[in-house]
Amino acid sequence: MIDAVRLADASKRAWCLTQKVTRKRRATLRDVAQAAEVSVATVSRVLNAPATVSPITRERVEGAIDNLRFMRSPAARAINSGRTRAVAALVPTLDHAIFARFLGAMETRLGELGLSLLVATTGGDPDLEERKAWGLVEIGAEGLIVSGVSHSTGLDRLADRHDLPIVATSFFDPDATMPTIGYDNRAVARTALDHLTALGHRRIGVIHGPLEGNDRTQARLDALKASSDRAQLSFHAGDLGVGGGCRATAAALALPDRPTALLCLSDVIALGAMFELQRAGLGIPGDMSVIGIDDLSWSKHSAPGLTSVSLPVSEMGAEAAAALASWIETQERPDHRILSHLLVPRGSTGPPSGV
Amino acid sequence: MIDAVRLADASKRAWCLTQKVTRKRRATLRDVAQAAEVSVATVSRVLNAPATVSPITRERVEGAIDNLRFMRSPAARAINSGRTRAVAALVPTLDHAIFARFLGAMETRLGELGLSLLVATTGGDPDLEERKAWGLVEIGAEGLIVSGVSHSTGLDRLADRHDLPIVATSFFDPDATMPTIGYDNRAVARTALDHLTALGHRRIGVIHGPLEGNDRTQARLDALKASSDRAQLSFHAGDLGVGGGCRATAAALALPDRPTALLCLSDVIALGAMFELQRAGLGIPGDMSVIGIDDLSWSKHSAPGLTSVSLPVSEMGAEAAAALASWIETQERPDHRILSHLLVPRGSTGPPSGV
DNA sequence: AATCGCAATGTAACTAGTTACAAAGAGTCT
DNA sequence: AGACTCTTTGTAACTAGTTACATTGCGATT
Repeated sequence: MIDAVRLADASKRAWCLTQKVTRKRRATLRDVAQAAEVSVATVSRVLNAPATVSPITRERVEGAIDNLRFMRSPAARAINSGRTRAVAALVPTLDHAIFARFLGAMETRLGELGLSLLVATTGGDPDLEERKAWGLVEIGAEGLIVSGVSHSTGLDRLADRHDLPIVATSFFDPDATMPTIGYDNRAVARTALDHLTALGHRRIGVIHGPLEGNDRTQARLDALKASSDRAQLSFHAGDLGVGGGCRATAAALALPDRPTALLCLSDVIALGAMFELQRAGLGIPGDMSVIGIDDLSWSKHSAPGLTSVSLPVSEMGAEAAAALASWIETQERPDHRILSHLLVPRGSTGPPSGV
Repeated sequence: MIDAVRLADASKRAWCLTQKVTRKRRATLRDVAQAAEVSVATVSRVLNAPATVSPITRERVEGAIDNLRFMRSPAARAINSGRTRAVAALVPTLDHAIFARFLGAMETRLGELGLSLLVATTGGDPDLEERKAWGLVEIGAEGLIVSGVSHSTGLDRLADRHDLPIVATSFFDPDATMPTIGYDNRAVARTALDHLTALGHRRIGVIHGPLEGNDRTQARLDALKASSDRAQLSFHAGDLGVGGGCRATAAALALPDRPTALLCLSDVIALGAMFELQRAGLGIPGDMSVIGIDDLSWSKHSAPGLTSVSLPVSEMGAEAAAALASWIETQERPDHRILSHLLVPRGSTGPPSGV
């Protein structure tokens, strides 16, 4: 009854007479104030500083809030606070365990810091990345987290235009224009190679995925090529995913001078390699050693356990979240940060059979 | 020079004299209007309907926009349009390929519809889900997508309070309070069981993950238990992930009356089972058949290829995105929608050895 | 020449909150 | 009793855009 009167009262507002009223109107702070017979300031206080309002008034206001099913407009709050409390992450894909783990850790840390996470996938396309980045900023992202080194220049323009905090991850490069938080991909690849050469391998097949739009793979390959004096390396490219690993491994096995070990640039590829070796009837590590990179959650459970280089992906997600949050909060650009990787030797690597 | 004058002019605004000026001020639409010597309406038109502004004026305004590095405030736009153009998805974890694939498909479709995706993880905890849901709505999510059946009642309150569109996924249930878009988990489990019994298996080990907070697993187990007349079923629970699959499989193998087939409630668990069987020196499918559920991207590449029940996860993500978008747009609640699954027979299943 | 129509632009009122400041009232101290 | 403080509340001006409506001025009809 009372509500009906109030709503009728409210209809003197101009817009109520326009066609704009397609959906039934949501109660505003002014409606609540009217219903509770207090001023808007009092209602605002009930919401933001209940202690400063007398219990009797507070109760009346709370009653009105419930009656009218009032909810604050996020936009109106944001316009006053200047904060949207959301940041965005741009990743090539979610279909890779490594990015999913990264985002998961990031989201958790952001949640602790009172921020929410917008996620967009780019498919590794710098143009799409730029378009989505603009879109995310236009709906209110206060900062961005991107993956990899190579980005369109539009991203720098965006950062410049907005004074927008952007943190780059998955690699470490103190010379990059934006702060980088990640690991040294070249060192990661060398760690894997060192492990194999230390075991005595001299003919090593490097199994990797696509290069386009994937600078991590490129950096790893560069490092390996620079170390090619240490062993005879053959390179085998495959598609994304386990299937690519299978096919590239098949190519390596067909080599006249077959390698004694396979250095896979990711654990997913290594899984494909292991499947392919099993199909070929070759024992691991007896006939062929296999090493991966990533140390995914299943790697320790495979038969045999997959030797891998563990990457600090979760830590990277959490650190990137913290760095971005502090940048937004303090307006102080965070430093670059390098995270260390770790060789995890397991059953899939051993000395070459001839030794 | 000119800019300096304008900024000095602007300082007559009250807040410029307060301490609030910690960060250097961003140009507003009014600053641009002043710089270009036009009205705010004209600037707004240059941004929203450039064709209605004369080229000469437009150019002057665009110049001012560039000079002042002006960017529209997302909050101010949102307050007028009533739209934030963001929706949120709540998933138990990102560490499962199945959720990552789901979210990826959803994000892609949302992008096509001009919406962005907020992602939050709940760890399967209904309380955390509720807290995060409120948080997401408070920063402006226009709709929610949740996974699974069992949610805290707070979620219904939220939906009621805001008239907030919430779509539930990963299961289909026409009786649920919110629209569901998903597959019939009971039928999925029966499809897997049917395949094994049709091959002649009568002793089947069911390998599954944790039950708490996972209604999909529960529904599948219920269906299997209801069909226990068709075969002698033993149930083996393991932790999340490949490791859990390994341990549960080890338990199944230790049974005095060992099963001839393993029905794994996910492909990840099946991978653990395959590893464990390999460790035990048992051949697939010669000594033991293995079937999974999900049909992950690697399943066709394993050795042997993993028979699995393919779930329409990508389709589900895209459909959920479309349904939520249309709900927001039209204010019309979408219908429940069931998506069909499909048995994908591959090398890992065959008749039991005794037959 | 007067009127019409249209394009281009400006004024001011909206969107839904927050908050500085003012004011009123009650209780306490001198 | 008067001055003081403290709590509680209200008024109105902010936040940064959008937009309905009014106005101006020009060229084309009649």
